[in-house]
Amino acid sequence: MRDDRGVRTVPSIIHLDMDAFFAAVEQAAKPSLRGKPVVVGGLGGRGVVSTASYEARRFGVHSAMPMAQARRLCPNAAFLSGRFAAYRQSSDIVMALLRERSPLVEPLSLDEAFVDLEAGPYGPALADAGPQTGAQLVLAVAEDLRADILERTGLTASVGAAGSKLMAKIASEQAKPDGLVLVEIGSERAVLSPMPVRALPGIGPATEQTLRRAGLTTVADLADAGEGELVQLLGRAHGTGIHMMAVGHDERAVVPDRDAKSVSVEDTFEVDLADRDRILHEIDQLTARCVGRLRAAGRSGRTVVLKVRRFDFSTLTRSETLRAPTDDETVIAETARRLALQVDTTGGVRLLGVGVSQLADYTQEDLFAQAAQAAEAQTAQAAGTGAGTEESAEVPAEASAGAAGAGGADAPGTAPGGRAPAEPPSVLRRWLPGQDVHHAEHGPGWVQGSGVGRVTVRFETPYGPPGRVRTFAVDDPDLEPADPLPLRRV
DNA sequence: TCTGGGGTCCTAGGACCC
DNA sequence: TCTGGGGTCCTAGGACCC
Repeated sequence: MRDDRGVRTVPSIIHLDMDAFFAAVEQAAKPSLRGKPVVVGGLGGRGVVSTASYEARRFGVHSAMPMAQARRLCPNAAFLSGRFAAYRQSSDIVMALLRERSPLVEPLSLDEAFVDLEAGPYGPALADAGPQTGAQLVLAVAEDLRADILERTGLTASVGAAGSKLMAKIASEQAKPDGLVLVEIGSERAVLSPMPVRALPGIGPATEQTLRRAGLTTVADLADAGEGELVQLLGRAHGTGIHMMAVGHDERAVVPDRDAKSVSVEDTFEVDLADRDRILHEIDQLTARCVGRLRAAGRSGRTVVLKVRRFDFSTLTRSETLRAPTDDETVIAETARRLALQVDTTGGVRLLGVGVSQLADYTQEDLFAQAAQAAEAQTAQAAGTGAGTEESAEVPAEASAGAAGAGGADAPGTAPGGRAPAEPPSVLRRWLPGQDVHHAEHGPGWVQGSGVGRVTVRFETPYGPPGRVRTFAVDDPDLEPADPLPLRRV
């Protein structure tokens, strides 16, 4: 199934993309929302739309739109905050179905993945097939896959099949929603040529503008322009990459199991932060969450990054690279705090973020690395390095970690993700629209809304008809948060 | 009621080293 | 004595993607 230049002769790469994924999961889980506009995203004053159902898109609502604007466009939609545990459940099922077709699955996000069918059970048959029958086989496999996904999750997926990642991705976009498109080997240029430059992944608003100023608006224009001009306009890497894509050349392999290269956590505040101490406190909180995820992944990091978005939306980062990787909350918090002192926060801070990069595989128990770090710190101290002295004081001070950050140093094994554990229940009772709940008498349901001491719950499950609404006091002891139900009975 | 959160990759300048 | 030149690391920012 490769020609003598190593190019595929069968469109055996598929790109799968779930349709309006988050919103579709909500509709599958909540029968009363099926066929209705649903908007998932941040519900606060500064939230944006994460996903809009196709019903909501008809009103002009789309991803990344400010939630306030979405409410104006489509006031009757259901506005829900996300339920990531539920999305992961469905995603896991979908990814498992993909892996039945080939071990070579490259997830791009919860709802998107490439699959190389050549490497799977259909590989031999595809290898024996000519271009025509090969394409037929790929279509059959893809339709079977979509049917399986629908049966097992109740969700629709769109699939593109082609001889390269680029064309498979473009094909799945054309297939949306709930469709399948195959780009025949050899027809790549014809498919690409009339498309606007924005159709190519990697061309966003800025690049589009640059190209437009040079008179380049279609992919055919890019191909005709030639590599030289594109490098001139866009720089070495981007220019050559875009040119390769424009002429339909893409031999990138499907690669599974990419290790994360950074871990970060950020928060936008409802009201800008002005107080120095408050800012430092938030940095401690963010650090605790970041470290929680770092440790959960069994990693440590060497570079600490602080991100600050100011009142005027100007965004800057400050980073510091340590002498050795760490997952020590105190060290990371101290570093982030030190970085915070370098930025002018007068006027207010809209967003803070704490991240770690230059990741290494090592865990808290890696005493050798800790010892090495401490020794190096001492050397630095002896050499009179300012930053070194500060850290060397922290590294061995394991016991101080618990005392350091408020909410920091969560007891291991409490809440996943390192959330603050021990708040009184009355304070934790913040009911979010969309959230799964269970009532002692009425059973499973979800929060439709809350306010003025009351919470409204709709009692329904993915398996039954639309349910009835009831209202309770927010601190009703019979009402509890619940885990998401599977979309299909198990 | 203007603009999330979690990532990836690239560029460019300065430090530092050989 | 007078601008070499390349490689690598660090830092900051920007574009892009989902």
